[in-house]
Amino acid sequence: MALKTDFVSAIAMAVKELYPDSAIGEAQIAASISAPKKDFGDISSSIPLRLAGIANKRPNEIAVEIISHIRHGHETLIKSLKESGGYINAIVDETKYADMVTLAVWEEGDRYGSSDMGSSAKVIAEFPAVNPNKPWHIGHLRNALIGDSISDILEFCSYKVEREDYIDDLGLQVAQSLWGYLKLGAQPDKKFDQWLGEQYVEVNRRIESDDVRNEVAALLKALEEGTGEQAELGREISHKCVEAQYQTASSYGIYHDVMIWESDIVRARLLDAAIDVGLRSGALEKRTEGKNAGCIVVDLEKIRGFAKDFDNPEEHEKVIVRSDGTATYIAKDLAFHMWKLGILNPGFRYSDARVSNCGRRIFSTGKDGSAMDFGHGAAVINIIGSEQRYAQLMLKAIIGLMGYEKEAAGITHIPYGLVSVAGGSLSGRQGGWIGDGKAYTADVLLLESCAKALEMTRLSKRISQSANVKTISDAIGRAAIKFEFLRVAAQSAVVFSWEKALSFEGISGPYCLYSYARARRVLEKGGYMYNKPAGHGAMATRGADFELIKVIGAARDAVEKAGANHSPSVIADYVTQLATSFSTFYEGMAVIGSHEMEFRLELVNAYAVTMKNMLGLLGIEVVEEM
RNA sequence: GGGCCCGUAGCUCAGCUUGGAUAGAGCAGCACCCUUCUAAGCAUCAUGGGGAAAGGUGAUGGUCGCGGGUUCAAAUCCCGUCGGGCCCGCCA
Repeated sequence: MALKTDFVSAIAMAVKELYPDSAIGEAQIAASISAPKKDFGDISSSIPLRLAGIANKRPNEIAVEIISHIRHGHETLIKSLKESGGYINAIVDETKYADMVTLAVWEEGDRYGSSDMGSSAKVIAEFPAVNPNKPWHIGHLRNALIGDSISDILEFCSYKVEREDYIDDLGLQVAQSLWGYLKLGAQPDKKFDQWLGEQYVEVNRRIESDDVRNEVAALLKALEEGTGEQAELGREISHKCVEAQYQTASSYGIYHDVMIWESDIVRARLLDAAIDVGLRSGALEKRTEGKNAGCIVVDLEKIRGFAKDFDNPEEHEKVIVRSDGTATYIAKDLAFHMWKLGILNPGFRYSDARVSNCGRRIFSTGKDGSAMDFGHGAAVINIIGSEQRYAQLMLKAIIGLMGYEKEAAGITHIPYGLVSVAGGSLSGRQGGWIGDGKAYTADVLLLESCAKALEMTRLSKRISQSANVKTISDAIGRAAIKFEFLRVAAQSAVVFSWEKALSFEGISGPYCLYSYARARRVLEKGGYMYNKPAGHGAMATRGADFELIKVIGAARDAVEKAGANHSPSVIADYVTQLATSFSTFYEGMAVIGSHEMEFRLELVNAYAVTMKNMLGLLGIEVVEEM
């Protein structure tokens, strides 16, 4: 909001004149700004403390100096300035600020809080890239929710975001599932991803046998060659599984723009092109003798300076292409990322993926279709588990080594911590996700959460008679899960518990929806007309209403911080403050029938708009009544 | 052998990027308030008793894992150390 900018530039001007040699600029001053405890004022800067060392003066003297300098003829939102403990504390003019905030929210509407920091640069976000042979479990869900929210946040920061999903339909996992499909003789009798996932667990019980292993290996080879009945069937199974997984995504309101299939990457010979660039640039080398004879490798010595992770006295090389000519995981990812960054253009063809996707069109690579404008991002964001940090660093280092340093610098790995359950891991292979009676899948979680929400919603006589009960309770159920998953910083490993995930109390998704719904009812009952705010700011007091104004005014700061740090939890934190300050206001100050009603309705509306926008960044849609 | 992440109230977690005033939320427990701009049910002329939560307030609760260092100032930066998780493969 303009408040912070105003304050910073006023201080900057004073500092520049008083201490021209201090090298303290707007950036440092902006970093020194904080919202102090109420007694001190509305906004503070600790910059005199920093200047004290440089100027060799007492901080409080410096603060007083700066303050008197600002006072001379500077017309701002600041009403008065005070020195305290070396800080510059400002009291904001509540009338002007109230007018400014309510007007800004009214004018910007559903863009309120947005930022132009992205300048329309294209960002490619990849998530959650689940193997197409099992249902999403709660760990995959965490990945997808983080990816979806980061995408929303970046879009709100004016980046052009392309949401991609990578489908590895050529992996060992798919080959094993295909074997199960052909040999176990079971028929799909439930949601396809669930069924296939259970089959996969069963296959893994039998994989000990050499016969089975050989048959699976043969299937894998057939898949990779890409021709023949088995390959066709493999892709068909994968597609059916993805279709089922996307039903899950859609039920959570998670969507993508395009899915890239591994088999299409192979068909387009992207891998050969990538290796070719690697060899020609000297980043990759073919070994003719020694331990890695016949392989294409990267010499770790060449990228040692890139990250300490590559310090390994036992291994001096990393194999990229095996001696039998097959590609390792890193090779595939390398090729994929060279496409993402626009280094390679294999001429993918895209067509409508025809899967459930929140009513949006999602495209898929394939044999047929037409050329489209996907890929070539200025930046790439990968939401991938923290255990893949090494591989992600390697990827980045190799692309840099090929001479694409600028492109490589655009790759960001968002390492999220794995989700475990009290009893153990969620391993797809061993079937940890199947759980004990209640599966730890995204589908079951949503079902449980919505059921609980429905139960609670029914307690309300008014809502329970509304035709929208199910719509409302489903929204509440989704909100509870999303808020719970996104409030925790991504990198923390979490232990899942049903009790926590289904918590509707305290600061939670349902709480935020509840507070929004209350605001909407006030507006309705108060007969708010949604007219342009007409300077009612003089009705603002310095009480709970002003505290709310300050929080609403800080929306953009929160969004920019969340965008810069790729961190949905920043938004969750902001939403918490927003809801809390509204509740305090709502409990403490009458709106309808008060002398300040015009202004307070404008404020309630500003709150509702801000809350809706911010919840939207967490992928949470609001409800109008509850 | 090397690297990364985590360690903050009894529990679950923010805060650390960019050092700054008494370290913040929620849950549980304690003491209260409210009954409306959002409800049930009891009695009623007004109103009263009563009291639900996805409501509010207050109090309680902290060696910020531990030990050093840098600094006017450290949860935050640096070094070391302990505990937990993960990674360093011709697996994906």
